[in-house]
Amino acid sequence: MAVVRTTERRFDHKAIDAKWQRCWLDDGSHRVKDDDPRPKWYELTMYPYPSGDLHIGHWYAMSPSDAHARFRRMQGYNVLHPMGFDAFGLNAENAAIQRGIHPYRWTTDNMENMRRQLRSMGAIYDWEREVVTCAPEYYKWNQWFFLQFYKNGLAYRAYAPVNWCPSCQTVLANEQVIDGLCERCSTTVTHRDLNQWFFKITDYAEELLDYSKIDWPEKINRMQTNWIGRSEGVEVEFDISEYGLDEQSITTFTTRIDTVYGVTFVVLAPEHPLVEKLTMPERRAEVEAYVEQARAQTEIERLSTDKDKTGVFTGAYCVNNLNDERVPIFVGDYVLLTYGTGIVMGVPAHDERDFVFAQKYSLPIQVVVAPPDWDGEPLEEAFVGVGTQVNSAQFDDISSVDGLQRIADHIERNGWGRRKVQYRVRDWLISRQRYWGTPIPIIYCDECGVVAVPEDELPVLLPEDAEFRPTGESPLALNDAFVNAVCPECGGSARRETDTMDTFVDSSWYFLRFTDARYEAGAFNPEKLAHWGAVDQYTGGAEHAVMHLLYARFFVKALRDLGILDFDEPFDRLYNQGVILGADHEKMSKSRGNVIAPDEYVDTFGADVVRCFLMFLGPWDQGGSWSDSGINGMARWMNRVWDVATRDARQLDDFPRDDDAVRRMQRLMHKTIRRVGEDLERYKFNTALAGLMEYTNGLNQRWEAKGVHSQHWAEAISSLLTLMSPIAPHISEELWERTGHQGSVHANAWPQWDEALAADEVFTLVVQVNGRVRDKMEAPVSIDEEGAKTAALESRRVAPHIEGKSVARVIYVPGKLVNVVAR
RNA sequence: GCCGAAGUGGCGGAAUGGUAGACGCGGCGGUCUCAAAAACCGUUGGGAGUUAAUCCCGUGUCGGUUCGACUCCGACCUUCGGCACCA
Repeated sequence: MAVVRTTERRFDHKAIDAKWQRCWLDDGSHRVKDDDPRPKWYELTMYPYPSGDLHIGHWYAMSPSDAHARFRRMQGYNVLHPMGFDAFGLNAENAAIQRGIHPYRWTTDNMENMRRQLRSMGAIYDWEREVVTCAPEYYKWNQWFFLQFYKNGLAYRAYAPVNWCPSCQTVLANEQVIDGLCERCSTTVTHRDLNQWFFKITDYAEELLDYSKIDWPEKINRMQTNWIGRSEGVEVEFDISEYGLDEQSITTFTTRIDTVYGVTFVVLAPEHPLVEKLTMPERRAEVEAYVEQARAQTEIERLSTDKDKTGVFTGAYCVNNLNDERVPIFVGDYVLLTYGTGIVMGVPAHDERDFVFAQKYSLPIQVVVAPPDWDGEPLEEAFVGVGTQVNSAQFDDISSVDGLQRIADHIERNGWGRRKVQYRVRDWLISRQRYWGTPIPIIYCDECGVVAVPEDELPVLLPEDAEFRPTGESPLALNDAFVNAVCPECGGSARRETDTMDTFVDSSWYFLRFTDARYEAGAFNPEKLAHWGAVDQYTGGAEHAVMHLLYARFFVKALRDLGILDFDEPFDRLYNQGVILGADHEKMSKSRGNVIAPDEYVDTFGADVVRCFLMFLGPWDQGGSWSDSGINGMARWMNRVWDVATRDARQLDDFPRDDDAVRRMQRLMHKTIRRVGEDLERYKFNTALAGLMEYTNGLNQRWEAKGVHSQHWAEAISSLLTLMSPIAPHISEELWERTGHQGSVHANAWPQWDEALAADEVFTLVVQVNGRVRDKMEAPVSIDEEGAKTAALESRRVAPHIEGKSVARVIYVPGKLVNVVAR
């Protein structure tokens, strides 16, 4: 640790942390009772991967949410604030492989260490409710949910081109491909064609766009909206009957049906099944070579927008039903099989990509939406704006905005196509060719086909003795004891599905499990879930916006529709904390050597200092950089609190009582109660701490000046300890005991503030001339407008600034200022 | 390219139309000490002025609204985050 000069502690923080953590464990004060009569409050922090040590980032995420949960508890709620481990998945598995340890061993050891570290934070986690997703008692219910989805058409198996990470040796969901790289290991993602299991999240695309029932950061809602990518358009058919195929036409999707008279070519995605049928014999060699080359490309190469638009002519043509024009059919890799119909109509005049493509292959560019002031000359670039329809038969001379609707009507009437809403989001690919996950409960039988594992045979256990290193095929496929199964339907020999589930399946419902983590008759206890319901307050990083947070919403909606639970959204309120950076303002990483290990700081300063320091860095949603020198300041404050609280208050009684001093101290106290409560309510931990520091400083000054007696002092100190108890639970508990109180400071109700006692008697009246401050004077709060204006105009500091001018107006803001407008 | 957020002292930040810089770090001066550390006290945006009174400048840039703008509006610059051949 790089602390040069460390503030000396006034007290033995190690002994105090240990004493109270032991005490709270023994007296069960963090055990949550389901039958508590107080209103419930379910406050959840995203559970960690057991990837090794508890990072300072975990502290940054967890200690403020613990403070908020404690605050809620003091406000009279029965608070559920649980913790667990997201124990399956690539993170733990890759780390285990690297070290040559079995993932089970690695994960178990890590969890043990992290439980110890989590306890050192002093959070109110009820460990009896701990959820560990790699336990068969947990993942059994992943399998059960899978079967419910499968039986209701929400889980299906399909042969499809999928994202493949060559390093992790597994497929990935779209959400896990970031800029063409693997979300976990940043390896360039490639393609494979595989039979995989999907969850039908697209069925919920429309409902997932509705955020009216949740109070989430606008940013996250926007990210989900972008990800879902809704667009309204038209599926329009082009005639290919001249080739005598089964298909009489090919269908394209467009959002710009107003440009349909400008189609001069049509492009198929290279993977499209019709490519084979529509390629003319003389073009076959060239087309096949192109398709082969397109498939070999990585996600990055394929999706690069800067890349040249390439394609190859199939030799075939199709007919635009609207104008009977025969246009060539191309294959081009800028068309994606997975969006729309995998075929696009090429309108070079009004689409930038089509324009580039048409230029490259010398295809005609037919203007059908005239730009304003268009001179009839060929376009220099695609015109994508709103204009006037031209060369569009009976639709000429109307606005393209109207053209959009009227041409769509025309197409629907003639049966050439239909309006269609398209979504960019694709179904959630949940298969993984990896060992460390939940086995998919499916059996393949030569006689009966795909057979679901009967529910009473769950869980399908993950064999511990399997080879776990990834080979590209699921490691479970090499384990004969696992693979060989009996078909539940015909009793014949069959093979098990050997892929495991994406870890995000686990985290899509773990919050349901906390309501009764040991329940055996189901994924959750319906009575307990009815009591606790959805999570009231969820906190976690924004990096999960289109992964975990989207999947969990889908899961809850699907379970609702299957009659398994009865609410619409998993997390009513969401707060995204920021990212904690290293001292160099860079993201912490082992390679940079800027990783902060919280244990050392907890050892040196105690849990409360680390908690408070992280909360004091700045607004919680903005993150911040760790600073060694800053933490000394927090330790100093704790020392001052210790000093101020442990003084012998009877000394004060030797001095005369000053009623004004008593009132001033009470005023500060009530103002602080108001301020700290409001700040904690809004997650403004930094300003709550500033308020507590000011209060401490004020009390110190009061002690020096005397005038208050021991009973006033005791009241002020207990309010200080109560107000700081959610954020600094150990020291406040210790001082609560030392100041002679019975019971726990954490059992206190959140203090009420008294408006009358918090009210000022005097205020600083600011006097401005033309908006510039020229004087400040103390005025009673009872001063009236006339009095304030008179005082301002009579100020000797104001006089020189209005000399020789006439006073045009005098503005009075009660309790604040007077502004003299002089011309 | 599109969408979004943010730019305030040496540093983290506070103030959401009304005293810019709360609170803290760091710095400077002092007390204590043989000395240092720690602790405590004072001071600390920049400039002019005798260290005073006082004045000027100052919240990314340029404009606007207003008696008054860090705050509202318009344009721009920079940084960060997200999305990106989605037809």
